[in-house]
Amino acid sequence: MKFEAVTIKDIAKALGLSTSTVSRALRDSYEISPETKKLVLEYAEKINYQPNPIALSLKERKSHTIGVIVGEIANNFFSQIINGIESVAKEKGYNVIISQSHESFDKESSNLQYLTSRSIDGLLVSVSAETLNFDNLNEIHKRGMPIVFFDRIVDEIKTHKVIVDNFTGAYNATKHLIEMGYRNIAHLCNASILSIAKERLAGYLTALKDHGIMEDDTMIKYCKHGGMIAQEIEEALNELWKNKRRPDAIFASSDKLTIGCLRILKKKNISFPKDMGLIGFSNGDLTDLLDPPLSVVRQPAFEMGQLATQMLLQLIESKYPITNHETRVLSTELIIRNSTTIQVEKILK
Amino acid sequence: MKFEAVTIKDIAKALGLSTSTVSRALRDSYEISPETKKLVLEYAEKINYQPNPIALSLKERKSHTIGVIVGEIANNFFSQIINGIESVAKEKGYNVIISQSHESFDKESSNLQYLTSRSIDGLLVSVSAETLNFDNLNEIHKRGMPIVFFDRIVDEIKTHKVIVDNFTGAYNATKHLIEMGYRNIAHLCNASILSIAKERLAGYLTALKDHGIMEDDTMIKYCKHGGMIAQEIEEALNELWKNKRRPDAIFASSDKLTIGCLRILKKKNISFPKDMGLIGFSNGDLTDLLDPPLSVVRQPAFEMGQLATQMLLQLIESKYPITNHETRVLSTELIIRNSTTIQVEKILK
DNA sequence: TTGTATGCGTTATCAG
DNA sequence: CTGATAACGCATACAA
Repeated sequence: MKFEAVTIKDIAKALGLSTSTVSRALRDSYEISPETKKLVLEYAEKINYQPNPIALSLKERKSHTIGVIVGEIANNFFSQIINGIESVAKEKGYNVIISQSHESFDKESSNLQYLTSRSIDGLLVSVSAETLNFDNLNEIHKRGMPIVFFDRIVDEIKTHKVIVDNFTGAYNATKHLIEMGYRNIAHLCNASILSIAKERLAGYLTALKDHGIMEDDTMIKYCKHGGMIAQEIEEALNELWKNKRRPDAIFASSDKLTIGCLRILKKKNISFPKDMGLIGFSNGDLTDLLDPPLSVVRQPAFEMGQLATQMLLQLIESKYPITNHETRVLSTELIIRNSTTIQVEKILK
Repeated sequence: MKFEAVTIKDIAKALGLSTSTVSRALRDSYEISPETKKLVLEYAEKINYQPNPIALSLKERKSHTIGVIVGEIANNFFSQIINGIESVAKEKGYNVIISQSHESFDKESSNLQYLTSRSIDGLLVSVSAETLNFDNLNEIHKRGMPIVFFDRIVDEIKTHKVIVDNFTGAYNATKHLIEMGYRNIAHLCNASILSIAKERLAGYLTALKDHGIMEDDTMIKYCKHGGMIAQEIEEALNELWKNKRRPDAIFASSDKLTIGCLRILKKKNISFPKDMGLIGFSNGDLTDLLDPPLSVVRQPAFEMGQLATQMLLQLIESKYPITNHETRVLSTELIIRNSTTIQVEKILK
């Protein structure tokens, strides 16, 4: 026995009407007699009729489904974003298909292929750290697929985008370290091709400059896998330790990198903020319980997911092409957790 | 310009064939001449033909979509499960629609309603902490919808289930606390109606009994919202503090409850394990970095998602009704994190 | 081996 | 106001 749904046909047969009449009763308000309409609606209600969305999709050539490409579901930042995406999508009657790039360009490409083959109505994309080539994305965009980029955007493709104010977030994080007395602040960041990496780097550099601290390339380490491979963070830090100018603080510019840093510091028995200052972008939920608690830059992930989805649905549902492609910028939040001031002042000269 | 896909018709027209011939070339190997087949396949490849999954769904009366009901996406335990679900589903060509109950029975019911109306082929369910009434679930199960329960199962409904060995996990966690010297071990658990809560409670009680410690109802506190509402944990702990028999340790039986406990202890300035022993079920990723690190019971969430999905697809794809409804039990992992032994020995009499 | 016709569930169009 | 018919894209029973 298969799960069988009630169809319009069943109603028509039961009521001795034609399918078109039933359909009209269920949709229209005019062009149908009140009695018939009432009859149909009551019966439909009674047997719990649900229109078959697949048949509707075929007819309307709309799947009411949007595709999402993220790095990893099991990552606080992304799962919060997905939460936001789902909340808006569901409210508007859309389904969401999620796929993960795991920061690999190949996986991202095959996901793209998979999603477009599933006849989705639109696409939410945060590109992988490996993605240098945007031909695939560009092609499906040119073929008319609505796309909204979030977080890791692609400048070359003209469409709506949602990002956080990475520059200011990084600026304030760095500024905070400086105000705490650190002067040799290293920066651990994602693959330099990523938009977020560039913007955060710029914020970091500007903060240094504004406080009269010399920029120093040896203090900047790129993790091209975004910290997916734990080892790369350790190698980056090892290189930093070996610098002539040894860092006294680290600004880590993603969740994975921040947690990775914490792990390595622990492993090497380096305590922050006494031996080493630390601040990072993080949306995880235990940073405040560390001892000492870690100050972080928190991103409005849920809101980003919501906003990106709203923009995508606008693209999907608008009858006319949208010309003014907005880039919406959300504020980050610098969460300063103290109990550390005393130790830090020792470091101050 | 809308995103238009190539159809079998386009190929037929371009090649001067009928749609059925093209369809056969794309599916069958027999009943078609090798030349025609080659011609069609090459052309299809060239113009990047992708069969329309919606049309297929309508024809086969199969959506190739499974529904999932979890508590919250943005929860490490569930996001890891979803990761496992997605990995298997995608490999087998299925989509996944996720919906969240937020531990509310009403939301769960409306999600159930929504999912079944989306013509899904099967359902993966972890019931909410509020779900006392299984009529809805039972009804759609009886109507032939394949269902697999995971984690929070429903005994009354006969179908495949995947759980972890909650009893042993709780037993070992409690035993560990006992071995550390604690004798007044409180238990913070989910709504008592949940299968996982019952099993974990049983493990806890048996461990106490096996070590000659008297069972004591005042040491057991239920959080009926599963810790979704931070306040309920605080209230539970406050009641515990007021006990005549004051607890010297807590066994928290979920991720949320464990983290909630950590927060309250911190807030009250009670340090573990010196002032209060603590162990909990947790799949979060910073518990090892706390100072001191927290020992936890870790659940194989990813594997649970994979296994549940495999079982569901088996139900969906089997032609004959499956009679032996398995309940697969996965092992939990007790992760003991030391650096705490010294302090604890002080507590030992 | 290939083409024609039909149906999956629904709605839009046309005829009555 | 209502009923018959075609169409969305595909696969298949049947006819050729």
